[in-house]
Amino acid sequence: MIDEKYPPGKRKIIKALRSLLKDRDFNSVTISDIAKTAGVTEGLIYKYFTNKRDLLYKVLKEHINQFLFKVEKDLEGSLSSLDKLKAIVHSSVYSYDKHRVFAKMLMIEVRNSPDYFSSEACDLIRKHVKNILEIIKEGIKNREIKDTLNPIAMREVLLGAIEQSCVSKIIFNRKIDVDEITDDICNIIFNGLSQN
Amino acid sequence: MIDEKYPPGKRKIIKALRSLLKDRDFNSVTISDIAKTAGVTEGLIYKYFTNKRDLLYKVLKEHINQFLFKVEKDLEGSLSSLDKLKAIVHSSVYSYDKHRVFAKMLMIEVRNSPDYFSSEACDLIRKHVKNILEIIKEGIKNREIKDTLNPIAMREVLLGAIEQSCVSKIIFNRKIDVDEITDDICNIIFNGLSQN
DNA sequence: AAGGTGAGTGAGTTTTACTTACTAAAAATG
DNA sequence: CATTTTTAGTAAGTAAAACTCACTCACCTT
Repeated sequence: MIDEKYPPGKRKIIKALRSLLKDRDFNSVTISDIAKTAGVTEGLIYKYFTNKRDLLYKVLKEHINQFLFKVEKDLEGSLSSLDKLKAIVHSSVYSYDKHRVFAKMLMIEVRNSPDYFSSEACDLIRKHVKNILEIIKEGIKNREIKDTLNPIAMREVLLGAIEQSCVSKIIFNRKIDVDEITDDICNIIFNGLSQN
Repeated sequence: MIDEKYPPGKRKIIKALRSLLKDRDFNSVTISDIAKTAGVTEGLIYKYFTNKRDLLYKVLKEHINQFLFKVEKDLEGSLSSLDKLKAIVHSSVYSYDKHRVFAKMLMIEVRNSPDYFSSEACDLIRKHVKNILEIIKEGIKNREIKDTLNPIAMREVLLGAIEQSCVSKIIFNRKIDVDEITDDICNIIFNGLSQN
């Protein structure tokens, strides 16, 4: 989870932010809150993190690492490309449901600051997203997926569908039926909604 | 555009924020920046808007109003439900491309504050989103759209696809090919990406 | 034992969102 | 036409938040 080699203060800070984000949004959580919750001084936070957002991205990175590890494992059993895509949808929705703080960070806190896109957290996400594109291209090669469609567009539709299907449930703390959402998304995107 | 009955100070404030958001994110724009750009004092901003985010939502509301008006117009010609959905996709992508500040606000600035969801801007969006669901249900009734799929899930996939297809282009100021993106999204979602 | 290093402190400073008490002009009222 | 009220706007301030910096203390290393 949190790298063991971190000094106790750093660990406490990361843990504190994660816990505070459970019920509150990032902007409303103050450095002073984090320091108090962690039982350290504000100054120490700036020893380990260059600023408040940097702290957020470091915490996020921990989660993404775990997430990508799980996705990798979930993909092992799948043979067909469509099955692999479905496994990714399932892993993503499952992960958003299980780790709602992580979901909130990724879906609502992170985008609105340009420096996210040069963070390590973002690099990890880029790797993941690149991987999805590879699976789609592989599916086109082995004739599971139509070669008349733009692979990047397919990926965007898939990723957008996952996010949109979860975001309101995350924001309003509603239940997520992982299997149902996964089936819905995949049925729609794999087979289309047109009757004929 | 901006309601003519507004006093000049208010108009200048709204215009100032809109102009500042062209190159910067909302959090990095300060009240002082807005006041300076508008040529008014900070105090005046708080005469017309209860707080910084309220100002954002009011500016956003102006745009959404125009957007919904355009969507309504674009829907007039369409007969089939799928054509209507395609018209909505086109309108949305066109609007994001044409009004990038509006797109930024909707896609990246707005979500991360709980009070957005009780704003008038959000009410308008809800109306729009409800309307999309009605079109889908109508399509199911007239047998254009499969009745085996969850209508709400279809809507989420559609909305997610639109957003995801545009968001990176908005953030990184890249070109958007409205027709191409519209065709890609509709081809994928209407017909599915599975070969068989 | 001396010196260096990493963990942590606490008292600042600066910035920023927001408040409040005020003015001057225009509009409504009698 | 005089007076009250409303509207548009200002200027100076406050409180809280993010961030800085000079410092201490404990523990290695040689």
